[in-house]
Amino acid sequence: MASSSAAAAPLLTPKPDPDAPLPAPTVEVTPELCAALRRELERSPDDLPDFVHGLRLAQERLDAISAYLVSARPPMPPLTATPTATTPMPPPAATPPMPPPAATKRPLVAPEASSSAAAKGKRRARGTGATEMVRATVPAGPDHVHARNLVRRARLIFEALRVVYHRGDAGAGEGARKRADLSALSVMFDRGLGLYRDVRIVGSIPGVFVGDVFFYRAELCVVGLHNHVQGGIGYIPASVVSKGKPVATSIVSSGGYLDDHDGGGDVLVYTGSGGRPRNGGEHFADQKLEGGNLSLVYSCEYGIEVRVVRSHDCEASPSGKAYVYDGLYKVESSTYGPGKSGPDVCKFKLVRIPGQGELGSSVWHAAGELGNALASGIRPRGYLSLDLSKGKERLRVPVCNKVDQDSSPLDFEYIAHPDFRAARVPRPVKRYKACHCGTTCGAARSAAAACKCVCVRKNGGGPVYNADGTLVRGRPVVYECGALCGCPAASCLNRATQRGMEHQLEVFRSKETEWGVRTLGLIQPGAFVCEYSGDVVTVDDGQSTDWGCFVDPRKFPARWREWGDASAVLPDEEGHKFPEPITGPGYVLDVSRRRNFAAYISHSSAPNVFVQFVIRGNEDESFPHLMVFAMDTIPPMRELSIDYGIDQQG
DNA sequence: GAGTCATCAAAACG
DNA sequence: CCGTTTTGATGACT
Repeated sequence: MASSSAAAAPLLTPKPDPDAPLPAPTVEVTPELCAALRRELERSPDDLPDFVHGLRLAQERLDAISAYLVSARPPMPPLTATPTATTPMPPPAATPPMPPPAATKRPLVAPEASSSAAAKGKRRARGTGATEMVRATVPAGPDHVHARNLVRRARLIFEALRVVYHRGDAGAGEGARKRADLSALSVMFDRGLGLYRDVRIVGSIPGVFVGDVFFYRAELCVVGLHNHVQGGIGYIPASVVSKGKPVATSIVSSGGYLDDHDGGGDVLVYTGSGGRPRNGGEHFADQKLEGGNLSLVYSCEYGIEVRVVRSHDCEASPSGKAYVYDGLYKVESSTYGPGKSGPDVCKFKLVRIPGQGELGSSVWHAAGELGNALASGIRPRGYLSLDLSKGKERLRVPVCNKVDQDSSPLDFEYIAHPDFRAARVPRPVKRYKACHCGTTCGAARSAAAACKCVCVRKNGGGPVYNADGTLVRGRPVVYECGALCGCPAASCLNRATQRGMEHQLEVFRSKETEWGVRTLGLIQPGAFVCEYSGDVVTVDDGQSTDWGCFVDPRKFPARWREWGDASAVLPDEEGHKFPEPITGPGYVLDVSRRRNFAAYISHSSAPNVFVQFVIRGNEDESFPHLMVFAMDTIPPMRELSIDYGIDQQG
């Protein structure tokens, strides 16, 4: 304090200035730290405690590595001298008036208050209260893959729980009329399975991509995209933000307000909440500048980005609605005045931040039109063929190239299914026990009354497929009913892959992956997509193949484990009593001359489809079908990707 | 901290 | 099959 040398070195005097901005509570991100955390995460395989543990660790890591407090956020000029210019919303005489020209004074919190906030960030939140407002940078590389897996598993567990609760209330009259989606959400939160729950993320959610589709509002809550099951505006309350003002994090646009204007594009006019009767209807009172409405005003002022989710009607969705994540928007302006039905409303103009992935909602619509055009035989520009398979698949497979002149997919011979006849030795008909079910095998009456079909039972545990044909869970191998079975092929549930493809797909030229396969419609998780085809080549155990000419079933990693495993929250429904895994398939597919479109599916270590081995009836177990199933909800126009197991270059 | 309240859901009802 | 009612959970706030 009695430093007399101050005159000589003014720059070095660290005079504590109470008004100075706080130093950012940064954490140095070293490669060692990342590696250590990753090791920690990978050490835990699939069972419950480890999964929970993994989630917790991921959240902690999120805190430590890639998040920083908004209070210390440098890039945006926090409060400029002209705040009113961008926010022409006249302060209503009522409650909290518009932020007055606060620019004159930086409303930063006192040092000690914020250092305690930083300390709070270190400690894990206990209960629900202690949350911290953070922005997460989208992780790269393995972290990115890991985040995606977390999101997938959370959604998977949610859906599994929802189905269980749904079935539960349909059966017994006990807890009738329960909202299965909300029950599932509640259970997940209780178990600590909700993602990013104790950090309030502003901006992108790790592991959630633009264009991702959700079926329930509760599902948005589970992955941390939005935090209300009904409310349209998600925000961080003033008490948690160091500036003492609420800020919005996400909105859901359902087009339910008269004053909304949403062309599904880059600009969106969103109406605030309040002043309306419970279930829609016209406004009867002025909206107030509070809660979510106020938070959007501050988001506008601070230039904080807001996640936008749009709601669409969707037949394929169990709820009839689909919620599409459309990326980050900025609140450009806000107005307050009489709405179309009379009383005053808040209106917010949101503009999409450029440079994000293709817009989910607009692509959604475009894909529908494209599908219709193709279905009616119109050949849009850039399409080399309307049906690569020339009628051999159940649906047409168009080929699209808007990138260059390459037309190589048209050159090979198309076979929809591999021809195993020459190679494999079916088990003798006499010794094979076929089923003689009169009707549908694998119909899931309830958990108690399992199906008695011998084919279904061979799979160990409940039915393999749901009533809609989606795979209940991945297995080392699936035994379907076959040619010798007595069940009607048309209605038997245990033949889901035998009816051919059910989703409109196309082969397309892409700048990143050369040729790829993408879907034109929505694909439900667990849905059957297609089969790999080519010339069957028998191989011995150790024999290796070059990737490129062959599809090698032995190389596919056991991604099936990741699909349908809800043992983390559900009493294991006879799971783990899988039949003995078949000894590695004894063949590879030579796709150099003959193949089907599946050969164009790209490789990824964060795939959205996976291979499930399938044996039908008395087929030779060394020659399973390579069936492709969806492991995510795949939105329209998204490329399919699969893990071919070619990453381990050593 | 328990209780109140509002909320661009979803299912059931009529 | 619609509009309406009921059920329902959450976070924010008191």
